[in-house]
Formats: sequence, C-alpha cells, structure tokens
Amino acid sequence: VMILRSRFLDARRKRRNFSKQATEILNEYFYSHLSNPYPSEEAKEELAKKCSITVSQVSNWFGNKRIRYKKNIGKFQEEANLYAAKTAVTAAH
Amino acid sequence: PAATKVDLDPNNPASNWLHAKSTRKKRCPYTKHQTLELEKEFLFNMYLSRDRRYEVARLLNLTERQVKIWFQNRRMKMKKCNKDRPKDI
DNA sequence: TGGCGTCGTAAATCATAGAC
DNA sequence: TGTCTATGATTTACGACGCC
Repeated sequence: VMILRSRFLDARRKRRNFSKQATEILNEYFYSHLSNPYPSEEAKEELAKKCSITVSQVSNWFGNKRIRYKKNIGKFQEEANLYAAKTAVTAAH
Repeated sequence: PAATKVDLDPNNPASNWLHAKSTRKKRCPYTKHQTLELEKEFLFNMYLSRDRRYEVARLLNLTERQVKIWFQNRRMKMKKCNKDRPKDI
C-alpha cells in the first residue's frame, strides 16, 4: 500500500507530456469545434478514454488550449490549417 | 456550463468564446503563511462560520470574500483529489 | 431576498519535461 | 551538459445556477 501510495503521488508530481496520438485526438476535437470548443462531460469522458488520460486532464488540456490559442491565434494558425485540412480529408471519405 | 446562452453567438468565429470580465480582480497568489493558516483552519473545519471567517480574514489580511472563496475552492480541490484517486489506498 | 453552497471556467502562475 | 520554452497542473476569482 505504501508503495502504491508513493507511486500515485509521484505520478502526480512527475507529469509526462501526453502521447503524440493523444495530442492528435485532442487537437482534432479542438479545431473541429473551434466555434465552441467546450466538450460536454460525456465528450470529455470519450476523449479521456481514447487518449488514455483522465477526464480532469482533458479539462486541463482544453482550458490551457483555449487560453493559449486566444492569446496568440497567429502562432496556432499553421496548426489550425493542418487540422482543418485533415478534417476535410476525413469528411470527404 | 459557463459558456452559456448569451455568449453563444454563432457568427464571430473564435472571439465569441469568452466573456473576459474586465471587472475581474487579477489573481493574486497568497503567501506561504496565508496558505498555511488557511489549510490549518480547513483541517479544523471544512465550513467556516461567519465569526470565524471574519477572524481568519482579519488575521491573514484578506477580505471575507477571499476567505469564503478560498474555502469553496479548497472543498472542490478535495473532491477532485478523491475523484482522481485510482481507488482505495 | 440575501447569502452561502456547488460546478465549470478564465487567467495567471507554478513546476519541470524536453527540445536544442 | 546547461538554457530555455512549451506543456500539464494548480491557484485565485467569478458567473451561473441551486437551495433554504
């Protein structure tokens, strides 16, 4: 139990960046809902499952993404175009 | 949800999400001492009486509103910790 | 009706993984 | 290896809504 406890606390302290696929999934959702990037609780749960992260982490990611995107839309333009194109291709099939 | 009815302006691409209430007070991180004392008080009781709130605010040089909101946030934090906790332990 | 409760969030800040 | 910046998490402060 003590080992599990310390592992849990360490996991919280020592964050890791999310996997490339997880970031991909989150960005796809964000840019395809750019007019209202606020996933419902159910959508968050689904994203969490697909990304293998917690619902809280999904909420953190969207909170950070919205504010950082808003603060510097220019910086994210390339990324936005990339995901817009990807979505377009997906929709075409 | 916070992004409710009123600010759901279908036009206006990215700018419509968010009412950045200009009237909002800028976040001011509390000192170690303030936080420590608030934590001690929280340990004693999660909900503050009016009188206790007044005392804590006076002692820490915070407003009663700040103390009230700190306790509300602290309770939410506790709830979140329990939720995220895998299980048992 | 006022006042305090939760819930979800903005925005600032913290901590440090990781890129270079 | 040592700097930095990007990124995930946490901390203040509210708006919206609920209950008594």
